[in-house]
Amino acid sequence: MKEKIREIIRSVLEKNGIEYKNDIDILKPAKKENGDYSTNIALKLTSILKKDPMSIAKDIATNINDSIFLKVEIAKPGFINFFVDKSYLLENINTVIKEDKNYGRNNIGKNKRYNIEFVSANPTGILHLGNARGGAYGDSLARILRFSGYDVTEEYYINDAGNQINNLGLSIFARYKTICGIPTEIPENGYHGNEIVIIANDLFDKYGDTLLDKSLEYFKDLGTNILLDKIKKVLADYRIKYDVYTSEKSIYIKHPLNEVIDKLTKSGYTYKEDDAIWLKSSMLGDNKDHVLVKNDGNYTYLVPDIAYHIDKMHRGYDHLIDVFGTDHHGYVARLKGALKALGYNDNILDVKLLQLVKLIANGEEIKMSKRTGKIVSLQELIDIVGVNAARYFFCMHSLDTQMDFDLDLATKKSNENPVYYVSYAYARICNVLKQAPKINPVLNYTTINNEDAYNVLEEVYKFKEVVENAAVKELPHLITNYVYDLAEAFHTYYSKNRIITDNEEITNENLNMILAVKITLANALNLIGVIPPEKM
RNA sequence: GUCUCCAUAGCUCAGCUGGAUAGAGCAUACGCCUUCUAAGCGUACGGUCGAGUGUUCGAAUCACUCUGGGGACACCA
Repeated sequence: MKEKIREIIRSVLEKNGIEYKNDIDILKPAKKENGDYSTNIALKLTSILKKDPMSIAKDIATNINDSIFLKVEIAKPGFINFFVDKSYLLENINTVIKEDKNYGRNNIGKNKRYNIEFVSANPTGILHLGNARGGAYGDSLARILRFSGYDVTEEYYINDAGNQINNLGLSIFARYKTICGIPTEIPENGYHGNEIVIIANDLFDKYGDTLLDKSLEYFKDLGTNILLDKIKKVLADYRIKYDVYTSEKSIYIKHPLNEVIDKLTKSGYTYKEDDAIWLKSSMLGDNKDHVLVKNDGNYTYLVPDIAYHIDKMHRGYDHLIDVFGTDHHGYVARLKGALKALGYNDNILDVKLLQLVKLIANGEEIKMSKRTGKIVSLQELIDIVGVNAARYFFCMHSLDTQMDFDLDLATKKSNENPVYYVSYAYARICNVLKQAPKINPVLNYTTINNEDAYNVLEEVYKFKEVVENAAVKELPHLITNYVYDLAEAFHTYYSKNRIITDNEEITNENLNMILAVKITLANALNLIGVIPPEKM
């Protein structure tokens, strides 16, 4: 509809010899009395035409003559307001029903290849609320982009090499020894989580103390595998299904780190100092230089990450998205700088930084620490509030808000949690449809004519535009906002109107309408990984 | 000190191509179930959009400065 109005205005402008190169804004007025749609084109043209906006608006408005408009008005300071024939909203009901699960699908992505890497937590513990937020964002974004015609790969990067895995192995070994009767301290930078204790206990139950002579490698591999499996299982419960798991070890084979260093050196962006090799990242957009190879000959974490991103670059994506915690923000300039130095287009890489989640219980902040094992896990969250509430809650907020997660509120399962509000709309529809007679197709809607119904249908109609917007801006929370608006419009309609009446024709049209709402709700919720209940 | 995110109702937050009288939930006070689910609907209360300057016909939105808060600034990952 917006596009149609835009076209009409453009042709009026052309006819009158007015040149306007920018896009014509078609707005949705907040107030009903200002029409269904409006445009500020007259205001925009004041500086070009050197006339007052009201008279420009009048000139344009009088030249508009199209049957879709019931009325065209001008309003100060220079808006042109359109009142449109609502029949397109009614026709849309049939479109929704026909397209069903595909209603809202679009193709603005044109099959462009996107890679979204998210969560990628080290397999040294369990997933925490920060991962939960990143997971909800990454997976929802992937769903939205797929629905918009992008070719999306969801990827998890497994840091299964390096120091942290060493510490994991040592931590498990220490726990195991202690259980075997040899009290052993957890090493510095070791892991204290309960899951480590469980692993050690299981080992003792199965093998007694026969593993005491096993190598550190054994405990490293064992721990990594067990924890990674746990992580995968929780993520599956969280309705996240990855297309690709890439292990850091496999990257070493494909892109030997010494070759990465060689290439960087050849590009002229490294130097030696104090027996270490440095990256001249300060010349590549970062504020200081960083060490690549330590004076003991080991690589810093940056090097495998560069290798990993080289690998993704070589896989031919049009766009790479990394979802990181905001605590890694300093790292972005370094990584991009290194890629630039190696001749890659670093603009392909877009790093989304999510603000950390602050956990509140009993009105106080709980400090979380993975190292000391004091964290609230994604698994616990799911156990307490369920996947729907968890995903909905995280998808409500944009990534840049420093979100508070109030555990008491989440455990209440009350209507303070908006997911219930939306679910309830869906359950109400299912309930009515269940009691309804057969739904017959309607060729021409004639009985739906009240304001509440049109408000609902406006929201249903808006869905496609919302999806496109969320995809282009890469903002899943736009879907969450939308789905709430749709539910709200439906609840208002429902409370004031009867759907099943003693008039067969009216009932049938109403049923078609709420079926369209049901489909739209389900499709929208699916984009953020929420499965609405048929019954509440 | 440098980088970065944030500041909107008592609380949690929307408001993202700059538009008309800034929105929602919770909280508070009322009203609505003999009719398809009251986990709902409606009314009221609640705001110098952190402060200032600028750009504009028009700024919560854009730019700059300041104030306050979170986070990051390792030869850890």
